Amino acid sequence: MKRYKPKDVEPKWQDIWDATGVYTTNLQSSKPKYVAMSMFNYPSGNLHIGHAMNFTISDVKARFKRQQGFESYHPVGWDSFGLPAENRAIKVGKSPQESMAELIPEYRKAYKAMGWSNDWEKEIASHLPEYYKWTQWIFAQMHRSGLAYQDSRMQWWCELDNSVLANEQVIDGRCWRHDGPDDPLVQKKEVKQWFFKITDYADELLESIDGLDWTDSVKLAQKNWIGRSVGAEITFKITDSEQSLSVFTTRPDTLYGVTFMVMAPEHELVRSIFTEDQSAAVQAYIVATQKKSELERQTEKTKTGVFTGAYAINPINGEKIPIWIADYVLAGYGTGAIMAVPAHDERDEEFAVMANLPIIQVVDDNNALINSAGFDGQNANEAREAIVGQLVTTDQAISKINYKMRDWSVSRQRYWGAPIPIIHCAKCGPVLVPDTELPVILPELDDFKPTGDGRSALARAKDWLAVECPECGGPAERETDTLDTYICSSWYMYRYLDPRNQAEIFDKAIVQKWEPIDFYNGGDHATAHLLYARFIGHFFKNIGLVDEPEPFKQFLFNGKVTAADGTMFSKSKGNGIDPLEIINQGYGADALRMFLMFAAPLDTWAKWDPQGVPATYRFISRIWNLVQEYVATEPAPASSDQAKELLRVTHQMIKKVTEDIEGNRYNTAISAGMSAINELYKLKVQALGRNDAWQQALEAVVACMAPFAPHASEELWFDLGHHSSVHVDTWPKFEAKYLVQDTIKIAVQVNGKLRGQIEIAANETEENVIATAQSNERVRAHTEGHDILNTIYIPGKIVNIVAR
RNA sequence: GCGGAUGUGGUGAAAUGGUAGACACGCUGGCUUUAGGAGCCAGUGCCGCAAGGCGUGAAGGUUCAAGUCCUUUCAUCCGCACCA
Repeated sequence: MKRYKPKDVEPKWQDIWDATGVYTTNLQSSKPKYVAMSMFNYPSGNLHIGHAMNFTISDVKARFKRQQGFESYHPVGWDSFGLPAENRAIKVGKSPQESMAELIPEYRKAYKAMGWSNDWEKEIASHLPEYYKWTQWIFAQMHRSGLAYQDSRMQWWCELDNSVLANEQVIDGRCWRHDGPDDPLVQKKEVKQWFFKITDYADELLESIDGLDWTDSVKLAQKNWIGRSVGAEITFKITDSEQSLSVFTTRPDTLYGVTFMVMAPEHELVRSIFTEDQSAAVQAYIVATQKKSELERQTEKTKTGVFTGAYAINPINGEKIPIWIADYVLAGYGTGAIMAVPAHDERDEEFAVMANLPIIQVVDDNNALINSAGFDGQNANEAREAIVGQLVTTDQAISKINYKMRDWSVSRQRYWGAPIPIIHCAKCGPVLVPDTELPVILPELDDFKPTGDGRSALARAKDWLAVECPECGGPAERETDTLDTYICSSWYMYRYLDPRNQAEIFDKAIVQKWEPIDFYNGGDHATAHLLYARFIGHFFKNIGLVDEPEPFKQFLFNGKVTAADGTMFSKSKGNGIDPLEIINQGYGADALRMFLMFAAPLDTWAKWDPQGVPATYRFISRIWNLVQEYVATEPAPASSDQAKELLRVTHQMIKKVTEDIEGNRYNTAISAGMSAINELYKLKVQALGRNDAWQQALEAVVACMAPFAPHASEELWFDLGHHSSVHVDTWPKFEAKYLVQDTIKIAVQVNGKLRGQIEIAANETEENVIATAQSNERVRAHTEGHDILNTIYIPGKIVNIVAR
């Protein structure tokens, strides 16, 4: 008998699949479409177990749909620009280009070894000019739409990367790439940056979250990230000064309760307003704040601050109120200054107590205004508009909606990215490179380390740098910043649908047919990437490129794989699991894939169990051996009882597996397959012969397990007599009629406690069921001598006898 | 602090308000001349010889019936973190 040897079976089918193109998607197909994909990969090292988890999840989904008759597409590509790749290149002393040329083919081999059903004809890589031409084009479109602008900002600066960092790349005060305890804290540095005005889309992005079929925690994280709050910006004049101070508040109704103002120490107005006698204290406080780490500022329980010596005028009543600086007010949120209402804000109250400042209550327990002059007695909620309305007439306030989310910084002072298609001309200012001259090719350099003066290595490429201004023809210089790689990854799902188009970013008709992505999954980027991709989708919709603004219909935020002790695998600990090693040990990709999908629900973090892959290997062997035994046996009709039982087992499994894969419950889908095999083994002991019932049962098991174990299933499918792939149009159809049974087993409870089990005809009347239940010996032992008060019969399930 | 999630055998985990622990690991026993990451069968929540009793973090409640619904509480994990 042919034994199960993955080392023979898997490479064989991988080659055949390549040669026959089973996974090549026909984008013009008349079949219904389906796209399942995982977040594409940074080629920065080896394939690790986390990749194996992510890509297997989407592969199973794509395979399932392909078997169900969909034109199913499981795309593949590389997120090949960016810091990790550049850092690795610097480390190994090769250019990032060379490094990619070596890494990507290795990944391709690994992907094939995992048995993922990728369409390699449509492979993309974000570092190739044919791709980044369109990344640059998107920048140009943003620019033309007024959504790209340049501004000087204090930015987080990592001195190891010599680059600015986005807020989301700063973790606990450290750079996301250098977050070890010995790594330096990030600094603030003023840098001229390009931004995308994602804040213009804040409302749109917020409103459409609810309609998404996404993991709830991610939807919530995005809502919080956008952080919309409705209020007003109110202007306070500063005494003895031409300047004024603007604050954002959600509570204009408490304006009469303002007893002091607080500015962030970093606020630019601070320098020009503090008085001579407060100078030393203010300067000292600013220095002290700079020295504090983010972590220290966060964990400090008590409020600190310093009086500036300056005063502001409350626009509603002309009161003179002191202006303080304190580090509990953040420079980056709102206007960087607040009106303090200690009676109605905990933090302001703490501060007032510390600084011995007055506290005036202006809203009573019934939410009515008090101590508020002409507004007294009004409901606080209603008074908000009235107060703002009054100030608006004198230009001292405007209604405003504020967002926590800030504009997207898209500049990077690094080499390994798409050059920003801008030319700086002394006469014309920053000018877009004409679309006809895209892509702006990233020049190859010998030294691609940052210059360290804040500019990327591109500043050294003198020939590349000097150009004519597209507008006036005068001498000009190219922009040396490159684009944030989050731009590359925010539109790649569209390029997957038309990867070789040289004339336009993609063919609108193809994208219209194939959008949105039906299934997307990953274990990271709840806010950054997933928000940026949605932003680009909405932008594309608004400029008429797509019909559907939301790129991903369904998103599954899947769990990761941890070591057996629950800690993360990491390179530094050296406890990683190498998927290829597991495969090469002889267990094969099928067993590995199946274990990863079986170990835990997809949204739960799975623990690596060294016994896990052998277990799924055993399961696949059991299917394998049964099929081999079957095909070697003689034709013989099944008894009608056995045929009936075979079909019942088969269709029960089909139903469960189909529903569970559809609902992303892969672990229970696999256990349904295991249960079916266990039952088939028992039936085999009675009789095994080649006949329709056995054939149908075995085909169903093979087809239903094919998404998880594609290689073994393919081999067995052919062994069962087929001549074309199990992976296309083979999903068995569930038929309820096979589950109908003549007799059923019913549990009997007395007072809610299980006391017995009875077997009854499936269509037995309630009266007879209850009579049978009451006559059951074990039930009688608990009812005799008691009055029966009530009986409940849930058809097909349970009888409960209530006795006293 | 705020928000979210999760607490079930020795372990990973199953359970539309209806027989808790499917499936798998591990363990125990049996069978088979078994060179194999062996296979097959049976058993395996806890206490108890048994009858039976007890069991889903804890305490209450609703219900004929609660892992599931409600209240309180504890623990763990995740996200955000002085958001004006």
